[in-house]
Amino acid sequence: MSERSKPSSERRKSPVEPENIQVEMCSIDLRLQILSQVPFFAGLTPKEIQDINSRFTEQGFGPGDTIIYAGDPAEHLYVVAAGKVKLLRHTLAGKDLLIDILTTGEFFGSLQALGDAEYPDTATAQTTVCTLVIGANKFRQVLEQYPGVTLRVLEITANRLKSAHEMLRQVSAYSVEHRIAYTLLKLAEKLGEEQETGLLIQAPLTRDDMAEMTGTTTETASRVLSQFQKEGLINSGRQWIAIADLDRLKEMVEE
Amino acid sequence: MSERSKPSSERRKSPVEPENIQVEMCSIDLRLQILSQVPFFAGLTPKEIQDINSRFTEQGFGPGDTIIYAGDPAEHLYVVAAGKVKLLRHTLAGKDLLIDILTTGEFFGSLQALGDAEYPDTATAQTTVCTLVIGANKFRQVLEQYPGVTLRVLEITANRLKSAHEMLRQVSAYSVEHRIAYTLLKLAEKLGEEQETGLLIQAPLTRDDMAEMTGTTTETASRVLSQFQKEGLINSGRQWIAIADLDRLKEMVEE
DNA sequence: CGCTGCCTTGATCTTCTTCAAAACGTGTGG
DNA sequence: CCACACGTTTTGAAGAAGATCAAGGCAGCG
Repeated sequence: MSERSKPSSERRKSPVEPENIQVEMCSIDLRLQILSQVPFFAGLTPKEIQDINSRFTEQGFGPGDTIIYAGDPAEHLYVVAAGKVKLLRHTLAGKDLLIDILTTGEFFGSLQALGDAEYPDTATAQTTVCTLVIGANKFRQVLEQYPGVTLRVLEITANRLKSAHEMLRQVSAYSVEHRIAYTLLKLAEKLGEEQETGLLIQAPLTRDDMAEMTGTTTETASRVLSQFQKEGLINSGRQWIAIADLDRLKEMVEE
Repeated sequence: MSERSKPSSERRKSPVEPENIQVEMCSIDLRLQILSQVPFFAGLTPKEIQDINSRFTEQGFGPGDTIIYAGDPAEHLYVVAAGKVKLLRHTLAGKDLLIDILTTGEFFGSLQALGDAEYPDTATAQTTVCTLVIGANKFRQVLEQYPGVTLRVLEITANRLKSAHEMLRQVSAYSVEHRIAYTLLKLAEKLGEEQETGLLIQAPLTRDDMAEMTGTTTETASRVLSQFQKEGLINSGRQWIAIADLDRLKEMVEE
């Protein structure tokens, strides 16, 4: 859809946009717009949104910054206003698990731990990121005041639960090849952007990230992706992947 | 805690209670008691519970019966009143994934699919089971009428999400041995009952079930459990497992 | 008493990990 | 603007973990 004027020469330069966000970009006018786009605030009146907005503060992060640490007291809920956030869970062996890549309008933080006192996951900024922050107690007040919001948060959480189960099924029953194909589709669905090189996943994505999302090693992920490239399923380079043959990839996953 | 008068001879007869429930057991008086024990109705007044109770109907199932099929239209929410329910997700290869074993007070069904039209999982009765059933729309009305209930349902769902992520981490980063140890601990925590033979998991549990919970094969699960038995970590027989050395098992998982 | 599931054990084979090393891309500082 | 350095990616070869195939044993039940 989005026409981008690039010559697309034979040089394999990363087509991923660097996300031109200044850290201080969460301007007041933008905040309202973003909050009204957040799935669980959609449907509220402008006045209500303004009310809710006033309870959030904002916070910016640079690429690589850690926003919350797993194990820290779960005191805040974050909404991604701009940029991409990696949500990951550590393992003892240092072999982390990349649970999700969050984008504008998605939340993370204290919610996963509603009944719990600590963040279960670590969140790091994958790009320059602007977040809206609210204290856990304040957010609870919002939920109590706007039952419709609670219901929508519940829906979202239920959906996340469903995809977690789906991923679980993938990891326990299917081959690495299958899982990578599946993960690519999911990523494309969420972050995909039509380009000359194919359906590009709009996020800096290393082989290591792919490995952590699919429960395998960097080397194996690299091998499989190289294979996919050879077969013409994808185009990829350093920190980017674009899907060249969506249909065939879907076939692989469904068979 | 619970003293049971059994000679515990050398015969390895299953110590798992057969759950003496008649299918028609959900008597009206019992229903109220059970509903008030359901985590997300706890805290309501008796009158409110009575109101909610009137919206549920009851339904019994025998061991092996399928209560809902994955893929069917998600029209009902079920609360387990008595018995054990297996929640599982199918894979194409026939290699199913056992997501959870639900016990009294837990729910399943249309909630996982709040935003969705179909049940994502299949639920089967592992024992004789008595359930309380409510239509998805009716339940939504309950949620709208009692915001506190919504909040509690959200908490529970958030917790389930957390354990799904935890399981995901297990499967992608640890060995089968580790995963089985972990799963045994989780099961014991939930269904454990002190007995002479150890901390018994109160549910008929086949090697196959264990395999499906840990993402491995029946044979491998059997091998690992035999190994555990040899090492004195567990006692087990046909369709039952009891934990003999809880501390050592915990060590294995934490190391 | 024999049948039907469940459980066990062994041998082989596949998949993936691990270890190692080299090539490549990208941004940096000279 | 070039060359270097660092992090990413690739590829190879050896090894381990677990899957698969196969067969036999055991318990409970009709």
